[in-house]
Amino acid sequence: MLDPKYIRANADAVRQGVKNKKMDAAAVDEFLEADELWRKQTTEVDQLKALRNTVSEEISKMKRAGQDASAEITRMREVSDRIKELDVEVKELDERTQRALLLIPNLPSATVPVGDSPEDNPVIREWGTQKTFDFEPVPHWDIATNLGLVDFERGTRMSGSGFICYTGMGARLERALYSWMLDLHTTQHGYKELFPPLLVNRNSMIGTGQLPKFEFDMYRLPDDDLFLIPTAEVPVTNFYREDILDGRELPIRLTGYSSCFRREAGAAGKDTRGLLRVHEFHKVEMVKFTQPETSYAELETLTANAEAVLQGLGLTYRVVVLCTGDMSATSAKTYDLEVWAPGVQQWLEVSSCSNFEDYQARRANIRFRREPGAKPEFVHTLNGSGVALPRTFIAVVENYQQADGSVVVPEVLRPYMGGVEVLEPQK
RNA sequence: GGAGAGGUGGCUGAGUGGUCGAAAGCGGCGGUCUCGAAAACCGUUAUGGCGCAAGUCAUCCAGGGUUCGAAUCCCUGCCUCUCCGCCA
Repeated sequence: MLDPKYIRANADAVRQGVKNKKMDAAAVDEFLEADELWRKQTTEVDQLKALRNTVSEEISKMKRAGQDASAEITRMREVSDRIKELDVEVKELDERTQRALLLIPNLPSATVPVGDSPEDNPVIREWGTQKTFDFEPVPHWDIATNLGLVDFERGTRMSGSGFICYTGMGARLERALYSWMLDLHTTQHGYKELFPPLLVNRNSMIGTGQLPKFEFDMYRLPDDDLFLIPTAEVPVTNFYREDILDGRELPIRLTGYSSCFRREAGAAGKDTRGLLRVHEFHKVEMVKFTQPETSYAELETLTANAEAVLQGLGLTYRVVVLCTGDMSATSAKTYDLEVWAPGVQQWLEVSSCSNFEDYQARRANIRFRREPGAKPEFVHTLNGSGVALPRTFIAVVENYQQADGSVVVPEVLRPYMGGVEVLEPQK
């Protein structure tokens, strides 16, 4: 969430930022209205409580001195009744402001280009060249089926459309990809590995910003009020929820592999064929907790860490910066990594690297002290995919396909594939 | 799932319904001493809200209740631990 003091003092700037994100600014006005009432009522009830505290102390003294305090007690009974009434109003107003506060999105960083849609996202760099073939490259669904890497029909039979069953060397390739990625981040990029729960509670979802707005985008278990995580960002960021970190230990870098669950309601149809968009997929995620001054520098290295995955696999990709209209509610600045897939002839998003500044830290109450004994301040949180698997799987098989239908295994993965160098068609 | 115990500040751990925002110890910070350090000694050390400020309010897991007054009493929930059962 945003700093309430900042919203009070900069209402117009906040409204403009929300509008630039193509989101509804109604919550800003709702907050301002409820907040003003809340402050008024709070002041009144605080004064009554101060009176009650001093008189209660007097009553205590009188009783110990053996004096009659019944007049004061009668008087305080009325005061307490009034406090009770006001407390109810104050609590309702407090809930109103909190609800509104949770619905106000993060503001875009000043360096983010204003725009309406993905077409307005500037490409800021490209790595590698789009591979040329002396045959017609085929899409991954044909390759995967021909090589026995994925059984699309049986995945659907088990769970429905959008659920994937990897088979044989396909399953092994999937495992090789995330194992290699985790090893890269932990041994080369300084991340500590976490293997988090895939089910999280409501407070975790509020902490990273999926709730309260996006409850129905997620798979949930209402009997237990638990949610299947849409990304490891949720549990890994919430690792430090309610904590006060030692500023001398920042930045903290965590990485984790997890399954990710997304309902993608209404997305069926185009762009969902094969592995392009699925309900359950695997992803390696990177999360950073930093001091405010360094978060944008850390965003650059985070993005570079994600790029290192694609470079290691020899995949052509480009980096775009999301314009204001294409950003998530929680992010202040986001880079997307898009990998080239020659079979489907598309740039596929495989990573989103974001700086949330203190927006998530306020929600999740993650703070740090610069020095021992110093006042706690909010950290900045960042995260990025490093990277998402299904589309990376697509890019690998489509880029490394050969005329005979086989697929060359990228060198870095071979140690994880039992030394296999080429995936051959099944007999 | 059954039975029991318990949730207090960075940690450990006291706390008769009324100077308790909370003893004590550890840890941290500052100082004395020392060439320096250790030890010892002295001091200091929760978080948040409102307010220009003085100040004031809230917080002893969470939410209700009793009371003039709740860390303390009652109810509910959550969590942790021990034992039993079940189980990958």
